[in-house]
Amino acid sequence: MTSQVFSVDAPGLPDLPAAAPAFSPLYQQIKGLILQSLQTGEWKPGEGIPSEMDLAARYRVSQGTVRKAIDELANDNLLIRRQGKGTFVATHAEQQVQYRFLKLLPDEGDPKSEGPAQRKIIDCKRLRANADIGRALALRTGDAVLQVRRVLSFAGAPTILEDLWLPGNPFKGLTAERLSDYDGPMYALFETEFGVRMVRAEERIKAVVPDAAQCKLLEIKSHTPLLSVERIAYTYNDTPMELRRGFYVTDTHHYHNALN
Amino acid sequence: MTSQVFSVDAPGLPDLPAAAPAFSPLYQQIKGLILQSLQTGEWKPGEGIPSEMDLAARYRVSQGTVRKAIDELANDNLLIRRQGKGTFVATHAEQQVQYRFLKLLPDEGDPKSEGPAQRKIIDCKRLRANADIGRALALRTGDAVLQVRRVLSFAGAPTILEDLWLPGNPFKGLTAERLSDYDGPMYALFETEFGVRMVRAEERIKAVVPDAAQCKLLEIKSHTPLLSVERIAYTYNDTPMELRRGFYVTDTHHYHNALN
DNA sequence: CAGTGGTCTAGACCACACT
DNA sequence: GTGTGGTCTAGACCACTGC
Repeated sequence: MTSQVFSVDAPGLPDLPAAAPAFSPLYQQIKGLILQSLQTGEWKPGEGIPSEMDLAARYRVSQGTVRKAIDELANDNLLIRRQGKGTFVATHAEQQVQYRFLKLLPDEGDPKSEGPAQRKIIDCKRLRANADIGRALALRTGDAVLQVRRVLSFAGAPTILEDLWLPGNPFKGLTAERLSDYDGPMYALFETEFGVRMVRAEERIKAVVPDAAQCKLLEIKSHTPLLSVERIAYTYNDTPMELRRGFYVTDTHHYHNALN
Repeated sequence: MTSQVFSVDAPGLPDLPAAAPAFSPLYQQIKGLILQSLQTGEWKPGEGIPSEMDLAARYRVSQGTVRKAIDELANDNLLIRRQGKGTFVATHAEQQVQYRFLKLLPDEGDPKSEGPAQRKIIDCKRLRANADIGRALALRTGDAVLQVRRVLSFAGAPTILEDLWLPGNPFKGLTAERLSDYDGPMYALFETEFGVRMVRAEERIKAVVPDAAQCKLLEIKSHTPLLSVERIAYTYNDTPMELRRGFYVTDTHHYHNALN
């Protein structure tokens, strides 16, 4: 099979001096096309995508090329392969990878034995983005944003205080009630209710002293230091969709990170 | 090619009821063999390993199978592929990935513009492992360990205080002078001088209040909270080889983490 | 059983580095 | 040019799932 989705080097044009070669392997182009179908919602979270054979026929490449594209997407947690069943669009709702982005673990004991956190929405309101929040979410200052504050408790002990900001437009209709009623990861709700899938995130961690309001909500003394975890979460295309500032009490828990 | 390195299912034995199938693909077996050659030092850090063709001949499998094994090892940062040149054993001494395990970055500006940290060895002595340290390093309580304390400064400001413990045996002959004189990542010194290559690590992060000694060494007020970063670093075979407790000042720096 | 992903092979050609 | 890793193909067979 010699056909290609895009021609790699523009034929007919003489080689320009400044032009970078920009060689892109076929499987990368296929990866891009699959990514597009994910973005546009042709295949929705949890659904299966066509078989490798079907995709190979669709893009007119060999199965091996499709396979390599899917391999990379599965590695990025955008797709999940299930032998004998097919390839599926990844979801935040799956048992195995629930709370993929939450790295706080109990110092001892199995995280599962601790059970799910109790969640309490403290506040949920609409407001206008200030400069900081606008920058983080790639909005203009003054654009509508949704602000949520909540507390997570483990075994009755308040452990995480989170403030989060969402762009107002994609999350029209999100209310405190909606958040409270939903049983499962917040990012799973975002997927099913608003079609926003968080794909990756970056966190900046510092040690800070709590203010009075934080002390009260977390039921700690003012000299107890907190882990400040500032997260920006992105959808497809590196579009920021959430700014989250978490404050973690780390006397019986720790932030876990694996380095490779 | 139908030959295999190991037979997958023991022939001649009737299928036992409790036996798990334990099917292992060929390329995984090849991966194991390459790993063995890395452990035994047949190929040393920085050196090139045989070409894919040579390895295919050696293990009597196809090049594609060797390729898949190497792909995974390269993904784990154990090998580095260089097109046109060959495949090399990864090192901590390379420009691109220096300080692979140090996730502290300046809040603003390019980390490179900050330049390398100034390092100062505070202390370096031999002692016997207590229970905690013995457990972390898989030693017996009372075994010889080396303890090092040092401070790293950025732009003259002390920012990181580290205590680290190493098993005495593999690191015989390591002295404060040796550490001070060496110009480069500590893990690079461990490779070249002691043949110990750190392959992965795990970190537990908490927010803590500093004690008096820490305040003095880091030149901070006693109410400044610190990020406590406890790391266990592993060589091949998941053998723990270093326990490190870092205390980071996070007023102008932050711990950065990417979530996928 | 058919259909899916997973493994393995063999061969062709491309991109890159060195000499 | 030669040798390396990188891409692409085509076909065979294996392992797993569900009908």
